[in-house]
Amino acid sequence: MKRSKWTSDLHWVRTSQQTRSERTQAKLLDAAEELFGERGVNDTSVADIADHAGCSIGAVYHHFSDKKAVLYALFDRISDEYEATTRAAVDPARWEGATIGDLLRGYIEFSLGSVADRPSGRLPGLEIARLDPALREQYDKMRMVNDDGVTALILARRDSIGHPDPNVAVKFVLEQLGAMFRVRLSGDSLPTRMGDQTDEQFMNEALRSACGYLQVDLPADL
Amino acid sequence: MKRSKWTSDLHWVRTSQQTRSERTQAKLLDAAEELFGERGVNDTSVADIADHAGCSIGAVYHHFSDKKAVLYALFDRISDEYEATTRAAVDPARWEGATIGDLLRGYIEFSLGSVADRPSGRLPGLEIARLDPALREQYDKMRMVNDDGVTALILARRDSIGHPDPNVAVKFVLEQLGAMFRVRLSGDSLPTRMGDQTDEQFMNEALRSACGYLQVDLPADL
DNA sequence: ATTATCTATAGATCTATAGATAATGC
DNA sequence: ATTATCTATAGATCTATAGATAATGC
Repeated sequence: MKRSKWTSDLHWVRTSQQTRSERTQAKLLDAAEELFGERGVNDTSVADIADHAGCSIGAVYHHFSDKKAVLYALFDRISDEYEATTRAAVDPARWEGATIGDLLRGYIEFSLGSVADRPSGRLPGLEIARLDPALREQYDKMRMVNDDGVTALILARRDSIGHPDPNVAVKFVLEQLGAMFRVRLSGDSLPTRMGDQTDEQFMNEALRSACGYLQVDLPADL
Repeated sequence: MKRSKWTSDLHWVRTSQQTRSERTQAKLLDAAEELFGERGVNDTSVADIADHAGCSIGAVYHHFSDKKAVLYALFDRISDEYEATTRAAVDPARWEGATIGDLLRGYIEFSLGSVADRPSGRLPGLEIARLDPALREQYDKMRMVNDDGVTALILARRDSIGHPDPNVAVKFVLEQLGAMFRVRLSGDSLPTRMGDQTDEQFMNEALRSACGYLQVDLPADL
């Protein structure tokens, strides 16, 4: 900055180096997340990230050893946020008295909602995970914390399942829902199909499908 | 070639320029398809394609105006092959006397089979389609030829559907199956989940799921 | 005489570094 | 005195072209 902020801005307050540094780092990760989501990792240059975050290329390399380190840091941030929301959601105490239909509805709403807040069309977390086996493993583990939790909750109510093999069925239905969410959220769904359904219609049909397959009762209001 | 083939290979026969040219072009598209499938479009250089096809960079630019033209040509080739198999599969005459369960099984087997022959893990067709709105539209139209055909076949048997809204249900179930195929075939399915199922188990559960949702009878042998 | 191919390279990007400048820390 | 940031640029890739060479066509 050529001109001191004292003369140009009466509201100026001193910010500690630590704060300044953290803010820049966060802005860089925000920029990376948005751009990776829009164009993908490979079509986003370090210069793009710096521009979008409002700082220089040099700043990027002050905070991160190289481009890959940006990916890793972003991945960790996404993972942490995801894990925090997830752990709360699969707490058995929350779901006392719930039917399998209730559980599935909760799972569907949670899955669609948690990613819908994110700014990015494509899912940077998954794309980054693809680049490195170690990240891939971490990503899978993270997803399993959630899915194992839901699986346990559902299987605790296995008596109400009509499908001949509840273990296989629960695994399959979660994978099926996961596939649909990914397609729906990643924005490469097709125009004349799922795309013209509202989220509510989509959730209802997904729920109907899951209940029909497991052969359990639909929640009362459907 | 420095040394004439006449001295080195007794089996040599003259190949016309046209044949030679077509072969090189085909080899280039083969190489592109394989590499795009493995590493994605952006991580494949023109030099990679040339190497993998066993010719030079110059040859690539003799056949194609630029890298994008390679993508377009490959996309057209994939489209043509796909359309040819598809049209035959949805001919109503083939399916006389079939139940909805039979139709769904046929659809599932066809979808998994037709892509399984392809050399590529990820699906180059979809990836290329993403890069250009015009291709995107063509891709969607192509998929619709198939899905509209199956939809018509199923709706002709709508009386046996238990789901309250057959139109919505058929659309949804095809989209659902499509999402699962994509995830399963694209190789980013998760290790401990769908990945450990055989194709046969997967097809059975997919069929069960689709029939359960539509509320139609399962095929007799399931 | 035309077409297919190759070799070599110019020009455009993109990553990452070196060295200068401006802020905070004590 | 240390940390955060910026500017400028070296070095690596990658796309695409120009010009030479080796086949086929007639």
